[in-house]
Amino acid sequence: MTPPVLPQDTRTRLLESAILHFAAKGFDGTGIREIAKSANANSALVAYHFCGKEGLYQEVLKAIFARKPCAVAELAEIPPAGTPGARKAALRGFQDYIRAFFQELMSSTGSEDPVGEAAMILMAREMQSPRAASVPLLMEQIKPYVTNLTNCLQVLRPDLDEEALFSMGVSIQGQIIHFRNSLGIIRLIRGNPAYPEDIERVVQHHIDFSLRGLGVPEAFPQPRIQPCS
Amino acid sequence: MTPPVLPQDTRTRLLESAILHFAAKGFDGTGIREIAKSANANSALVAYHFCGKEGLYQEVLKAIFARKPCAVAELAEIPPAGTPGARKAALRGFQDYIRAFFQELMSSTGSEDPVGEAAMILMAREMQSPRAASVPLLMEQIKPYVTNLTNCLQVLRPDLDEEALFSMGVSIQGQIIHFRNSLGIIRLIRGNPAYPEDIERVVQHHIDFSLRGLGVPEAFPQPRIQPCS
DNA sequence: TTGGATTAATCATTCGATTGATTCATTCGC
DNA sequence: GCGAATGAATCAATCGAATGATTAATCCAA
Repeated sequence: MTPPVLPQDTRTRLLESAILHFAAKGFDGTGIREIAKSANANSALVAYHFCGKEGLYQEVLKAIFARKPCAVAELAEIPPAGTPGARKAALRGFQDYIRAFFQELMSSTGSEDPVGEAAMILMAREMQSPRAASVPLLMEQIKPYVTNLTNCLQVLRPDLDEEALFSMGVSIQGQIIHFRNSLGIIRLIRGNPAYPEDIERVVQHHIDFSLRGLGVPEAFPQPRIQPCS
Repeated sequence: MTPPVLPQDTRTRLLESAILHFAAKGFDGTGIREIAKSANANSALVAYHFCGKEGLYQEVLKAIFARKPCAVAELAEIPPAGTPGARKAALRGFQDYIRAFFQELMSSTGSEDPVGEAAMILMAREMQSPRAASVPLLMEQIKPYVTNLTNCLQVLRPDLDEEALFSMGVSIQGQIIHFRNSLGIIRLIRGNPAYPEDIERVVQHHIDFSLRGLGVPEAFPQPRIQPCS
């Protein structure tokens, strides 16, 4: 709980300590004295630097977003539907998207970066039941993911209406997010605290599952095709 | 927050009030006075009936599980692989499973049963970051779902190894659970607080998406319309 | 009358916030 | 160039409110 927090200015130390504690015990379960102690700082500095506990929490969320500029937003643009080669580009873009999104969620898992790990836990909880003050921040952060994925889906399944496409997107994102959020219980079920040992295999599973689920014909050539007449 | 809690004995009133408050503000964010007040009871009765706040919380979890015996466990048995007709039965069982699981998660959404709705929220949070004392309880509850789904998957994809089947199961469950857990944010993104207006359509989407993602040949043709079933 | 159920009152802690004093580097007056 | 003044940063101490728990008295049906 109290890794040797050596460097940095007090404000940053408070922020990182807050990430760890908020992730471990939630907003209400964490006291500012607790946070300050781990940061080798005085609890009054929470009010001084962040205008109180709630302000600190909001700054924590902003810091988490700032720490890792979303990898997905930097993927190649998808040519608009109808453009020659658009479909092949979208197929490639879709695979890149899932891989990037998955690795972004899993990046700090099992690594030697406890703050990054805690940040992900904190984010997951905030998405599920957001503090009222942080809803706008969350929405703004989610947006690039939604639009990027939607762009791919529109090209890959131009026949679907808007609501069907939306459901596809939710399912695709959902399986990945759930995998990350429930990793704790999943490991208990598997009886293997180190699961997944082979991350690349899991990534490939999510890509395959999503492409097939989406109904992309290119992904169909599968073992034993037999029309059901 | 305080619907007219008229009937029942004090113990039950405390339990239901606790479900509402714990779901709304979490364990640490909720005070026993708050709970007792909504239940028209004295806060000291929490210690008397439940041996304190933590005891009340554990009883709340048990009460939630007891309230709704899992619908999925009561589905028809799947004949073992190899048995004639096993595949068709598994296909049907799989569809029934997803429908039952989805409706179980969504049963209290938008209904006039705020306690059931709160129970679902509370469960979701507990699954994601379980209180240490409740891990055994959760594992026991999850078990029938895992085994039931696994049985179907083994018959439908006998060519896959154990880890691949497990990934399939996690993805299938995950999309549904995520849909339920993130319904709040999903509605914000959609800009429609009443989403989904047509639940049956969403159920059908999850069935189709899962069958295709799983790679069941019967679900392949006509990715644009309904599965041939 | 007995015993479980319920009550108001109080317990010691802990909470987030605030205060006023102190430290220290920078800047300004001269 | 040097002492005084400035203002941000940090500190120990304390505030009132709220926490979970406990107690002793009271209520009431059996």
